[in-house]
Amino acid sequence: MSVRSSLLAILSEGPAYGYQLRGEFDLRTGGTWPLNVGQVYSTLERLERDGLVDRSGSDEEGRVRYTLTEAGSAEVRSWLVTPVQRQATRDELAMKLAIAATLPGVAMADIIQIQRSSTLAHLQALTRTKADAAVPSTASELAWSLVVESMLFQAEAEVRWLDHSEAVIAKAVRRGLIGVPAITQSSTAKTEVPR
Amino acid sequence: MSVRSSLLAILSEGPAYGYQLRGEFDLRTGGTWPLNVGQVYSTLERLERDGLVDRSGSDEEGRVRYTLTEAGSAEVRSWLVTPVQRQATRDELAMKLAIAATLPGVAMADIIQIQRSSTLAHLQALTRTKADAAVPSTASELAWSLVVESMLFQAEAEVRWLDHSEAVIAKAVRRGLIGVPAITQSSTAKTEVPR
DNA sequence: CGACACATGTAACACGTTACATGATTTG
DNA sequence: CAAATCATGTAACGTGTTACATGTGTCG
Repeated sequence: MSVRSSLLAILSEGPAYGYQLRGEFDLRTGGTWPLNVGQVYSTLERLERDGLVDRSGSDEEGRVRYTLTEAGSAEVRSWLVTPVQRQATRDELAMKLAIAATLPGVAMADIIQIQRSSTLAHLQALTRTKADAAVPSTASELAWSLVVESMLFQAEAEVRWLDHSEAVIAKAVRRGLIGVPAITQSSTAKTEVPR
Repeated sequence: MSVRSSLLAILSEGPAYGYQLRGEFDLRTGGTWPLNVGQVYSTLERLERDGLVDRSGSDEEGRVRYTLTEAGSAEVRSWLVTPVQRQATRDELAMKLAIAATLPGVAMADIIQIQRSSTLAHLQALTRTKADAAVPSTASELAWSLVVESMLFQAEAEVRWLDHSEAVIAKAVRRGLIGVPAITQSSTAKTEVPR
């Protein structure tokens, strides 16, 4: 519900039209997660259905103006003071590694290596991006820098976790908890893994 | 697509029936993200629709048995060697803070404080959980410990980022980039923020 | 017997996301 | 004029998720 909530929050600054909301969203998040215009309109439709926004006619230029309702204002206030519960959200990477670790014939070291390369590349790109950025002089630039730094912190933690997992798994392999696939000519071809 | 991929991956160990898949999933992820049984069946339906699994009759006890197809096997192999692209995924918390930072009349310090309390509580719970856990003696227990540690690393990074953001924002406030809401009797009541 | 776990399934809905259609306006 | 941008919308689909119905077997 993050797009939905964000659009609602932007509307709390005052009425706006659909296309404008896309621009505001992209501006405030620095284009990190580009938003398809179509999504803005479908989201606005759902927000209207739920009584959180109203179509308050048109502005001077004939564009459809959306305004927060009282319920919408309340929702924004509630959103702002309610912490994001990350523990409830499924973590795609953690899930993948956990499942993979329980599968026989999976080269965990390789999987971790691949993921780390990808994450490190991302990390480098982020570092470059941050270095190129000037000191924020507007609220939007500040917001964008928060986003970039969030990704940096997260990517760093991810690499550390991968390193840690690699060691833990290596130890488990030594203790015979999980196996490593044999490296043979045929191991690159389709291999059936009977239970 | 993480549930879908995980179920598919579990099936790569051999045929299984719906209810069993739920159990396997919960076991391997340590019940961290409990899976509604209904979701297993709807996911299996979609996997069958996409030609990744087949209903291979019933097992000895009359339970519906699902088997991976060749395409399904290929999909699993592909999933395992493809890194998770986190940069493309929207980060709910980063988005929220970024949007909030651009809104006038928002007490960023309070929002960050609330989030940090929540994350720290989560962190404590995780630390306790980990301390209570024995050294993993099966692949499933190992997988679960990876999940817990992933959440630990992530929560720690989150707290560090929140601390960092707090400082950055405080500086921005001092530089007049963003404002702080006045603390008045009426500021708890509905306040209109004209643009 | 009644409660509970096992087992399968379906209907409905949520949000996110894309592709496409349509027209007005601006700009090289 | 042609292309691009602005602006609104819709139809369709994807996964995730829940609530519910239904039946079997088991155990106290």
